[in-house]
Amino acid sequence: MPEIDVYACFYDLVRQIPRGRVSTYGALARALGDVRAARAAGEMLAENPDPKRIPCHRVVRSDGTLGGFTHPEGLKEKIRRLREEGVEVRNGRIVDFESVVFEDFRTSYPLRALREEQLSLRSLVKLEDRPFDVVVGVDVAYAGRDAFGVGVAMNLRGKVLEIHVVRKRVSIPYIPTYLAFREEPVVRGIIEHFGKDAVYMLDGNGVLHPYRMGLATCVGVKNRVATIGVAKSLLCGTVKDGVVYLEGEPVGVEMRGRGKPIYVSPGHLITLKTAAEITLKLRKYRVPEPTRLAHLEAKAFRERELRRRPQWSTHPAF
DNA sequence: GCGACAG
DNA sequence: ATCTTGTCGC
Repeated sequence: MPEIDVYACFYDLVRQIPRGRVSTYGALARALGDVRAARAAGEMLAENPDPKRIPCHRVVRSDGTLGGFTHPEGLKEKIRRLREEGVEVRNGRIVDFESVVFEDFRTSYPLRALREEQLSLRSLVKLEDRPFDVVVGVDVAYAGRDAFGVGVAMNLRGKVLEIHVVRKRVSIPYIPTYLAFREEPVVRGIIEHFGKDAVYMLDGNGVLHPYRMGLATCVGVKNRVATIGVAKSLLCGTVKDGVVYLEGEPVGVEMRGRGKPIYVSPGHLITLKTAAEITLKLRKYRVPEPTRLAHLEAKAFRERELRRRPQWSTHPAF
């Protein structure tokens, strides 16, 4: 299945906003297929790769106030461009907002297709143990759309066996509940190196997800590997006696230590019990060692690469 | 000001 | 997640 390029879809939507009109972060998100993408809309506008053809100055907040503008001149330039097109701005608000707002997008709602994919993958999830003796912790650092993924292979006694790094350009921004579509292609590169016999420990959730298809589960099902999800905050569900429940079913455990808890859930080809045991066994600090080390390595990898090719860093679009 | 949704 | 100086607390 080809990866949907949500960035490209989004910029196509922005280009549909006519001169002299404005639209909103939320309206663009709904045109993508889910209002949860409203913040991601703002991020994608801030990274506008082609301001000449993509009129990001025509996107404002749903209450008619201006929102932000990534430009050396700041908001002043957004106002200047809007006025130049005949859009009146007074006291930081669009005048007669209701009559200039544009929402009539031509769209195929790409996020709906992704949601459907989550629902269809759900029937393939298997939460049964398989034997293993290596755990690969995975984490990803970003510089704009460039992802730097790291896998740290470890035996069950916590000894580091090998570290592998991959680099990839992502095709979707971070949108809550769609994280897997952003990161799974990066993780796939790490699985291609370490193979399918290890258990992969990922930074995010497994079945602890509104559609039971968090990053770890998605990675597991698509690549036929065992996975564990370790999240640093609760995405959904209710905690009772250290167990996270979703629709009455146990989907994860809350692990408390010194500070904020972490949330462990099985991804694929593992039970909740084993996922929790492995995590506990490899935990020295708050985040278990495989993931913690992968996080450190990913950040270091990104810094090395940005030093070598500084133009990769996210620059103002103008 | 409140609510807030992994990374 | 990233942007980022000094500051607060265990």
